[in-house]
Amino acid sequence: MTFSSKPEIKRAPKLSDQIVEFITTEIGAGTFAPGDFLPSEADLSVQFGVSRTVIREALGKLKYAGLLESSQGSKTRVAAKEGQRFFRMDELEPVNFQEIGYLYEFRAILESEASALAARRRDDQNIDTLEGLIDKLNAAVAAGRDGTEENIEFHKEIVKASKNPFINGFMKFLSGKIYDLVQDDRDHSTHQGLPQSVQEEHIEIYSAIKDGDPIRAKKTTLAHLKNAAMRRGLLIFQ
Amino acid sequence: MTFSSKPEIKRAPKLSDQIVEFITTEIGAGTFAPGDFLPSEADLSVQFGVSRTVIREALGKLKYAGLLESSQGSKTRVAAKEGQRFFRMDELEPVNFQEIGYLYEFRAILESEASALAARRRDDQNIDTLEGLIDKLNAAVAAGRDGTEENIEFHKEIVKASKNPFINGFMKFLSGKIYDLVQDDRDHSTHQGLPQSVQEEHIEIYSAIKDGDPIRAKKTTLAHLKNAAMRRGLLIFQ
DNA sequence: TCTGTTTGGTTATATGACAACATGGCAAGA
DNA sequence: TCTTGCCATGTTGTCATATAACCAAACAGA
Repeated sequence: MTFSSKPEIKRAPKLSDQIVEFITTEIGAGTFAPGDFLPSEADLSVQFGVSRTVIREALGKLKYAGLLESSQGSKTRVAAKEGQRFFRMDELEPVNFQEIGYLYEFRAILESEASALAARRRDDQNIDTLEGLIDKLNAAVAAGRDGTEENIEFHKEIVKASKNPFINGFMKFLSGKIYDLVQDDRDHSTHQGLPQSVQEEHIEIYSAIKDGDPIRAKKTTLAHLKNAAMRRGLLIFQ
Repeated sequence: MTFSSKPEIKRAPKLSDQIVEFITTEIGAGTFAPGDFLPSEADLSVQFGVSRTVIREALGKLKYAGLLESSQGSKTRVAAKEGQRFFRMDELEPVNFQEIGYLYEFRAILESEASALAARRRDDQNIDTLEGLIDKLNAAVAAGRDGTEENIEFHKEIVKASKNPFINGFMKFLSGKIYDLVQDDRDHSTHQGLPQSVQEEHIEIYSAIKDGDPIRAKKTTLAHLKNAAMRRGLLIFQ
C-alpha cells in the first residue's frame, strides 16, 4: 500500500535565494535606482544577519541576470535598465485565467508568424519531418491516444523551419512555460484522445507550409491556436 | 586634450563566469543530459583548478537561471529542459549582419502585431500620449533634430497600448538589445535629422491605431520597421 | 596647482570548518 | 528472509578568516 496523497513538505528556501528575492523587489520598488551603489557586502551581511558568503552568492546571481554590475575595488551598482541579459518570466499562477490568456495570445502571434516564415523558408528536411509527424499524429488519432509528444514536436518543427534563431530560441522558452501549465491542466482532467478535428487543422497547416503559402500558413496556424485556447476555456484574445 | 581612441583593455573574466560559460556549453553539447548528476563541487574544484567558492558561485548562477537543480545532501543535477526561468540573449556581435537582420525581423513581427492589438485595445490615455509624441516628433523634424528619445517613447507606447503584459515586457527587453546596437551604429556615423518621410510613417501608424483599424495598424507598422531596417542596410527579411 | 604616495575600503578568490541532509551498508532481531 | 535501527560516508549549505587586486579619496611636497 501507498499513501493516497503526500503532505506538503515545506523546505526553507536557501538564504541566498531569499536575499535575491528581497533585493530584486527592493530595486523594483525603486529603493535603488539604476546606477546607484549598493552597500558593501560586509554591510549587507550585517544588515541581513547572514554571512558574506550568502550575500556574495545572492549578488552573483543578480549580476549574472544583469540586474547588478560590479568590478573589483568598487561597490556594486544597479545596472542601467536596458542592460538586461535575460528576459524573466516566472511564478505564473495557473489560476489566473486572464494572464494565461495573454500568454496564449503571445504564443499564437509568434507561432503564426513563424509559420508564415516557415512557408517561405522551409527546406526539404523540414517538410519530411513535418510529414512524418503528421503520420504519427494520424496513428495517434486512430489509436485514440492524445499524441502529446508528436503534437509538441510538430509545433516545434514549424518554428524551426522559420530559420530565425531568435524566434526559435524564444519559442522554446515560451512553449516550455505553456506546456508546464498544460501539463498541470492535464493532470487534473481526464485523458482524452486527440480529436479528428484538431488533426485536420494540423494537416491544413502542414499543407500551407509545404505549398509555400505564407498567408494561409499564418491563418491556419492562428485558427488552430485559437481553437486550442478555446478548448481550455480561454477566450481573452480574438 | 583627450586621446582620439583608447586601447583595448582586456580584463580576465571572473573565474566563476568562465566556469559558467564552460558548463553551459558543455550541457548544451549534450555531455550532461537533463536529470544527470554533475560531479560534486569538491571534484569540480579539483578538475578546474579553482577553489570551491568559485565553483559554488558558478553553480549558483546556473541554478538561478534554472539550468541546474540542487538540494542539500544530493549532488547537483541538470534540470529538465523546459524549466528555464530565463530567456537569455547575449553576446550579440554588431558585425554579424545576418544575425541583426533576424533580430530586426523578430522585433518587426512582434511590434506590428502589438500595433494591431493596440488598435483594438487602446484607451484615451494611450491616444493622448501618442498624439503628444507625434507633436514632439514634428517639432524635432522642424528643428532638424533626430528625436531619438521621442521615437523610442512612441514605439514603447504602442506596445503598451496592446495591453498584453507579456508582449510588453518582452518588447522592453528586445528593444533594449536593439537600441544598444543602434547606439553603437549612431556613434560611428554622422548625426542626421529625422527625415520627414519617417515622421509621415509615424503619423500613419498613429492614425490607424486611433481609428481602431488593426489591419492598417499592422501594415503601416511593419512597413515602418522594414524601412528602418533598410536604412541600416539590413534586407534579410521581407 | 600639480604630482606622487599613502591609506582605507571594496570585491575576487582561497581555505578550512561545521551543520543539515541523502544514501547505502550492516548488524540485531523477528 | 525480511525489517528495523544505527552508523559511516559523501554532498550541499553556511560560516569565518585571510589574502590579492583594485579603486577612490585624502594627503604631503614641490
